[in-house]
Amino acid sequence: MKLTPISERFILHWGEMGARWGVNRSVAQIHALLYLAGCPLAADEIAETLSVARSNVSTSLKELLAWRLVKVSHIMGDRRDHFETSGDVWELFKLIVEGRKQREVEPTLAVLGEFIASPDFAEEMPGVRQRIQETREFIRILTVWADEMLRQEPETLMKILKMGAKLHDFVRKKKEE
Amino acid sequence: MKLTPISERFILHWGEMGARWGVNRSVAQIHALLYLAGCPLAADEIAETLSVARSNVSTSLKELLAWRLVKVSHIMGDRRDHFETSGDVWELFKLIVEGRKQREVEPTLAVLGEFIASPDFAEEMPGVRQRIQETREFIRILTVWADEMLRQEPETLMKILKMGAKLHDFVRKKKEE
DNA sequence: CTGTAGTTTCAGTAAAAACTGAAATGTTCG
DNA sequence: CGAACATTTCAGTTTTTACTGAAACTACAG
Repeated sequence: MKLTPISERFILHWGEMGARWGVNRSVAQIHALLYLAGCPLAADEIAETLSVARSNVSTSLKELLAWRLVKVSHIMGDRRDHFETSGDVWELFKLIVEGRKQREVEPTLAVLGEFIASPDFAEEMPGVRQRIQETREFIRILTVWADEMLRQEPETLMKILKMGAKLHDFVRKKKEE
Repeated sequence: MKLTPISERFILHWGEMGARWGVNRSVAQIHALLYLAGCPLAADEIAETLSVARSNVSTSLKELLAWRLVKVSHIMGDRRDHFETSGDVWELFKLIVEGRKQREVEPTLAVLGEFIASPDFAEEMPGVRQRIQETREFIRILTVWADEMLRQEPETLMKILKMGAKLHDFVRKKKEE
């Protein structure tokens, strides 16, 4: 399948961005392709379109499946697996946040928790103790809050975000209660 | 300077996390060290403590300075530059978000804007057009909202975050207005 | 069964990123 | 000024990560 210049540039840019955020370039590109395609594609087609090895596509799709960003589907009369992703940006964003939370944030909280629980912790300088505890608390709050956000419907969420400007007032009101 | 086992593990973990988010491991480690140290350190001391080349520290500090995560300071009677970072997690988080916004999000918005403005855009399939536009809109809203958040005082912010659970009600109320 | 189409695995290779040490440059002080 | 100290630059090397292609495996159709 031949890409239009805009699709191609979109995919390349997305790959680049992925790379900057610690996502393998091919993985990000494949995801961008499926996103733009808007319909299930076979691994062969992906490999051909992006000019990468079939095996690379296989590995990358496995990664995307693990993140639940991509689902397998089938086309009548075609034995090959096909792959598709959601066309809803918010849905995708949620899956990514969820994935990073599980893979990076929660292990970090666990490690910080271990430090604090460790008998050695009491020996640390007060400043160090405090900063480690504050770091943990900060991450914990962010996580709880992210969970809260992820639970919302896309529509509700968009409203919350768009409402940003009003948040300050909201907080002021709450303080007065 | 010798690290305690907890400090060492904290720094190593932080380096690892940095790497997963596209930040150079040394850069993240140096930042973690300065964060725990809570006082200005000379580049030599950093190099020695982390067992990395002096030149590596120099490059990494330049990076951290560019992100405004680290400031140069001086100690009486010592000709060497010293470096320190904020001990306030929220402050640090803000700087990181700000940095990523400038380096990655804004360029992405610019690129997507170009696509949409391009004469070729009309030729794209309707689904593709829509998804590109929705992507841009999503990122734009996230950005505006992040700006809003970043403007808050740490204290206010913590309140907003802790209040997460109440957001849903807030939105419901707003809908009724 | 057996052949064919499809997929995955993995050892080896290629590419990218990080890091080092030596040399160059800059700075301060007597 | 010039010696001693401090920092930066950068070519070369090491390390890590990504990618490929061949082989192994799987599933299905005839």
